[in-house]
Amino acid sequence: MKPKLADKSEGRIARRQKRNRHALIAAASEIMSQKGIDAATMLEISELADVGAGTVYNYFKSKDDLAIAVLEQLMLELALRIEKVTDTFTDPAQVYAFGIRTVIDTATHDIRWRQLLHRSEVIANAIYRQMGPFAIRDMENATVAGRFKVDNGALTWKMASHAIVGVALAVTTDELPVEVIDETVVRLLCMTGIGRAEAQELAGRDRPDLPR
Amino acid sequence: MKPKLADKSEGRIARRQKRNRHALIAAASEIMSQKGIDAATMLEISELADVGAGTVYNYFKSKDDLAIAVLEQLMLELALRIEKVTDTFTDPAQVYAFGIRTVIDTATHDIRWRQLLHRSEVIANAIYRQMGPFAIRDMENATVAGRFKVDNGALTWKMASHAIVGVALAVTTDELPVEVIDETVVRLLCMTGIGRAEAQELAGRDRPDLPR
DNA sequence: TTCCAAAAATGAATACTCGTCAAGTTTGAG
DNA sequence: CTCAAACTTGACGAGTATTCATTTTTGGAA
Repeated sequence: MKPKLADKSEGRIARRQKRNRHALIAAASEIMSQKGIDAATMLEISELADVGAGTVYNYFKSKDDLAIAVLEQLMLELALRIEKVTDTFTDPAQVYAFGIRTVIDTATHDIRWRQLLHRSEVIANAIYRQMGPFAIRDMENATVAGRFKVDNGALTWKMASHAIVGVALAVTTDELPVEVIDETVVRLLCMTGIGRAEAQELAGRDRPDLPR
Repeated sequence: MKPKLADKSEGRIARRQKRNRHALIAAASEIMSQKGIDAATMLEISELADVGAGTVYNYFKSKDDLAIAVLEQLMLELALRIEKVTDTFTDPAQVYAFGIRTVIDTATHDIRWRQLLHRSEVIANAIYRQMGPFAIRDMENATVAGRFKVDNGALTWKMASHAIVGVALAVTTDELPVEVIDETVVRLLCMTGIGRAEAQELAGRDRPDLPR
């Protein structure tokens, strides 16, 4: 007599739940990317995912919760794509530099991200949490190698992620020109304790293309 | 025969408008500081300000517009208080350092700010716009004096303001301990191109109290 | 196979919201 | 005093996220 729940490791329920959860994230991603987080309604999303309006709340506590899940998925995908390129780099500082450069470029160019940029704190948090493990590891590696001087990787990444969102928002609203992205990378590198001259050299290096 | 509007310089209308506008900002400030921007309703605010619900929209285009006005007022007040202290400083770099330190401290300690932090992009923008003229001027002064190396003050301040809000948010939600504030100041100073050692020295100096 | 309690899905109803608007009121120049 | 322009008002429209009583599905037990 099983107490409450059947074994989740391979039941049919578990599979359907996974399907629904995925369908909901996919639908929300689709609609939110098109109209922005606020303009997307829960009804639209539930209809596109082909579930009842109330069902959404069996999977996500609130609309914000759903938006967070959507964003975290996008971030993780990007983090993994970056990882694929940078694991051939020899200079650990360059790994970090390439990472932040790519995030800023994506945030400003990818239509899906641009639509989601309002709600800064949500997107910055998603960047912080999903890409943090990679970014912090890279900063620590570079510090051990004597390139950076970072004591608190989590804090530095927290600051960087919010700064990135701020710049991306300013660029997409034409408040600042696209050209500032180069300088943004330099400034973020300066934040790691590397000197300004070295930061400029690092930011100026050739960058390989991202896969996919 | 005046075309549309009577002379605003001293009419009774103008006075009533000023009264209403101020009452609305004060009421919104009161309620938003207590419950946060989103939880505050326009009806509550209009009732506390003792005007009709529709009247709010004669003064502010939207709820966000009102929130921005509230925040900008808070920011400007703080900027002026900082200005009063720092105009006795001789080192221009120290003026900037004192400014950012004070903003972070206020954002994390003042209850009113803490409640408003959840709309990052709104508050970061208010900091950017209201304190920008001062901050950018200070950075330029410090650059001319050879202390900082800042080419684009607007960009650097944009990054700093968003990073500050991010850290303040993390601290108030206990995601990061209060102690990180010291390191945050150091990192923001690093961003100006000053070396890390100098940044630490600068951040470690004694700070006078703020007036009022 | 049949049965059934518990889990999950449903969507209409709830409880609110922001912002609009037609109608009434105040203003001050002529 | 007159009157048109400017301002105020609060009921209302259009639409929202979330809840919850009901129905459907599930998977082990008999």
